[in-house]
Amino acid sequence: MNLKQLSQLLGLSQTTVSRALNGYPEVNAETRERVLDAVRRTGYRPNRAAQRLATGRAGSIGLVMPTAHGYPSDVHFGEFLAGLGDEAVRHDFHFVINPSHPDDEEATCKRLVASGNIDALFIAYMREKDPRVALLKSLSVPFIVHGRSIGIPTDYPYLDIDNTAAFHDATKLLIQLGHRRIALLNGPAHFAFAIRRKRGMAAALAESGLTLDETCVQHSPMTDEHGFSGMKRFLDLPEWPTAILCSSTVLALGAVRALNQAGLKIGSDVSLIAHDDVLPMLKPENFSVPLTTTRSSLRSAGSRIAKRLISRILKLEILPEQELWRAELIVRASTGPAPHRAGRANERSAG
Amino acid sequence: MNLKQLSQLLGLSQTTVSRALNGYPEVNAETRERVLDAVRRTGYRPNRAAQRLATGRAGSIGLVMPTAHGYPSDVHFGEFLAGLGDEAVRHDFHFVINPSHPDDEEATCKRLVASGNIDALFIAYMREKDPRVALLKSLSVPFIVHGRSIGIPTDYPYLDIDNTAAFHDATKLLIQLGHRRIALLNGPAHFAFAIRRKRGMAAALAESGLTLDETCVQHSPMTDEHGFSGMKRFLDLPEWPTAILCSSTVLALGAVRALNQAGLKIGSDVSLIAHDDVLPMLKPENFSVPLTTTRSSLRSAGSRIAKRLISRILKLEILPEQELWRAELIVRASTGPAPHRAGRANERSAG
DNA sequence: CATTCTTCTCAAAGCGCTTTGGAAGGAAGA
DNA sequence: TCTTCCTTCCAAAGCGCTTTGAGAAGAATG
Repeated sequence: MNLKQLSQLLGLSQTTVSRALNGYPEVNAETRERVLDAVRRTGYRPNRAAQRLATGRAGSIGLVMPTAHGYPSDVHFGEFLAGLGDEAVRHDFHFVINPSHPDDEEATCKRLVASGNIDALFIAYMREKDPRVALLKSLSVPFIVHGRSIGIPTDYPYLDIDNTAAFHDATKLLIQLGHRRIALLNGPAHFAFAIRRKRGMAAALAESGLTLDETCVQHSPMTDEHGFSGMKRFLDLPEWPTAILCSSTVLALGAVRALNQAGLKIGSDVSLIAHDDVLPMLKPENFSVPLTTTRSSLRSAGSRIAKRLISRILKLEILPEQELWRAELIVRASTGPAPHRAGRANERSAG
Repeated sequence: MNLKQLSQLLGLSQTTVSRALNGYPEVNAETRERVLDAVRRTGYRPNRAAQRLATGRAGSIGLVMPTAHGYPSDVHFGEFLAGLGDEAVRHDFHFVINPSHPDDEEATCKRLVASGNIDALFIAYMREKDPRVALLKSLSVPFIVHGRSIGIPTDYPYLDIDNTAAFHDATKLLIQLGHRRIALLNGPAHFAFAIRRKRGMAAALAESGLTLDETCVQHSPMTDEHGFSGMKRFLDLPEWPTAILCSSTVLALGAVRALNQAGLKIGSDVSLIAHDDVLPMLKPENFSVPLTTTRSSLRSAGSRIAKRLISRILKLEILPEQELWRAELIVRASTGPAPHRAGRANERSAG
């Protein structure tokens, strides 16, 4: 069923039917009702490709998904996508997902825009001096960045959480509890969020005259496995940390396991704070020792980005171009006063 | 840059350029090279909407993503999508993802097909007597089902793992180890895979004259939290199970925690087998007690489905229409002989 | 030399939609 | 009655591509 057939069925012209469908005023209310009724009966749906060709719009948001054989998928991607979907479904928007080799994202962005079948683009996994920002600006396509780059002017539309502040606050809490030697299980070093988190932590330490020991920092994909091995490495240091910051609850999972295995009690022997993206699969409050976290829902971020993008495309309302969300610091049982014989590993590693 | 401009630039007709680009034989090798070169220089990309309108094809696979506010996102979805992407990226295919309320998937399928901007459709999360199969057959759009429905003829293209056999085998192993009372932490009861897994388990028990106790079965979303609460419930039973089957390593995560909390040793006090979708985030071999699993890579499944779909669309090669993959049973440390004083909880719950 | 093939290229139609620029018909004002 | 103005509808152009049916030029054949 296409427009032509539908209009013949109704004995109207294509113009009138199209107008009735798209809410133009110059069509009789009764006629419109008749058209709408026919649509319901026949199940007619406008062809999106034709619609796009004619208008340049068709209700789609583009995103590139980094993927390659052997390259681990990211739990956070799915959760974020769900957030985007929550909002998109309301406006009958869909996503055009272009898979891309992680090293080829820039070119894929370009192709995706040039293909002409997206109304707006969303990009994430920002890196330092990310070239995609300048690219998209030059392409003059509406876009929003999830996160922020580093080392380039921040005059682009973004939604980010204040990673620096989050990890600053978390570190400060640990310092107040008496911890002096704090480790960091971070995401991959090339991501801007990881850089900011580390900076936030370093800043808080510096304020108390402490420095961040690089041997107490690990950059890795945020999996259980890396959390485990990273934590183990920390525990093998001559002087092990009494507190750990984790960039994800998934990392914390492995870290907790390593801690348990070493016979250390979380919240007393060792304190731990994780960043919580609010993954439904893994809740910090349900850890055997509930985790103190810096919380910010990834899903809400997705939802908000979709909302901003759609508002922009449909010209619904003017929403702020730049948003920096504050993560909530939620204290649970995994943080406690630094142990008195803090940081001297000998007694443990000997045992 | 569009075809017209490109052809003017080259001093050729649009037809010739189009033919050169699409590999038609009737164009001079030299001319073709000249065209290809111009494409590289200008970065020309055909407009997908126009291409689709003209040909009916544009290299896109449709999928509907169940999502709603408050409805948890599924870790497995992301991993599967990554698999699809691995293959799709090679043929310059993309995905059109239509978010949908979980109860509205059927209508969304219909809309997605009617919208005319997909070449093929992929559906998953199959339920009993799933109406989408008949729908897609009637719509005469190429499609593949991930999983299989139950209670309708299986004359449609699918890729599934043999869930029945997997859980049958796992159960049999436990029985051979002397376990008599076995519990199941399963996925949601309306999903076909969950039904089959339960059946496989029940069948194996029946073969040894045992029956599956419904109080030892939990159907729930596959999150850590549900694994934990489910396991706890099992341990509160007057006679608790000595072995547990989990439909996901994520469920196992919670189950293990509950077991640890109860002071039970996995592999001796209690045995545990989980189904492993090979999530990079969570490896069964890295659990504190490495998990015995039935393994089948979700990502490979995604990749294979993309391959079949694309082969079909591009008419590359004839691939089998129906595939049933066998999951591998991998024995690790989480399974061991049933304890002698099997299943009597009193001694524990008193402690 | 005329004729038939090849080989290469082109003009134009058509995919299904939106949108511009009227036109027809009736109501209202002169 | 004639003009003007709405209201309601329509014909046709155009979005950027592919593809059909043909034409021009050159090579091969009679």
